[in-house]
Amino acid sequence: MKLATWNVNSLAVRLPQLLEWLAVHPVDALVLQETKLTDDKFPAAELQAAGYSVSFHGQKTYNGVALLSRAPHDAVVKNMPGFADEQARVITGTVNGVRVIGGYFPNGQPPGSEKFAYKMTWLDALQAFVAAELAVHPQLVLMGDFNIAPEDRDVHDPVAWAGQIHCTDEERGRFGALLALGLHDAFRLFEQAPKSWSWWDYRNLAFRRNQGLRIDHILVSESLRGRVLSCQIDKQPRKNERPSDHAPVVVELR
DNA sequence: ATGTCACCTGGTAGGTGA
Repeated sequence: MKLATWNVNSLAVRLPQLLEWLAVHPVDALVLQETKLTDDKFPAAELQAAGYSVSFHGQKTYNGVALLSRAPHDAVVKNMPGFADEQARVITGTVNGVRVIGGYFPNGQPPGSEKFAYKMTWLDALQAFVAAELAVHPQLVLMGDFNIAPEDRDVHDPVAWAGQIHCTDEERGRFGALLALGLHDAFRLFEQAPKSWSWWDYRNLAFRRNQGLRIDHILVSESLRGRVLSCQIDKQPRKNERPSDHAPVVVELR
């Protein structure tokens, strides 16, 4: 069973690339971030024609998440119960017995701003939500655009990024709190090439120079840890003529 | 190189968010 996450930065723009990618990588489940589409504009028919059941939770211009799966999924939850939020950032469903939570974590910049405070509040709510879900669904995957680089080895220039958004102690502490629930960073269960990133700024020729961050993650619960066969970042879509700034991340479960 | 992209409002550009 393969599961993946991809911040597509506008599904309206990226739908052809997504369909192309799914044709080559027919993953069993995929969560999308930054669809930037209200639900009435979501391309459900196109994705169903490609063989996927879809659930989605969007808004105009910003944010927006979706869950796609080859087998039908159920028990869908949009955003986090008990955390009132106008921003569409979380979608959850059960696929083949695995609880899948897809998240588009707030960017939060700059540190000290109102948006940063929102990011911290949101991260606290997420921890509570994941803890509650784990209690009911021990086989759980939390994946998405975390907007957090967990360690310095996830940053192309740790000195320049020190204390900057994605790299603050507060954000890394919240990431650690998620791991403390018994989750594991699937990517780090394996030996990986140094300078592995999932996001490269559109500016500054960052992709060509491989100046990026690893901020898109797949966390698996303790019950699933033994089933993880591989976890990889697929850089190929970032080489497209009109790419998202993020690459998909894929995990394979036995 | 302060070198991008996507989307909005209200335009044949400027602002915002990332």
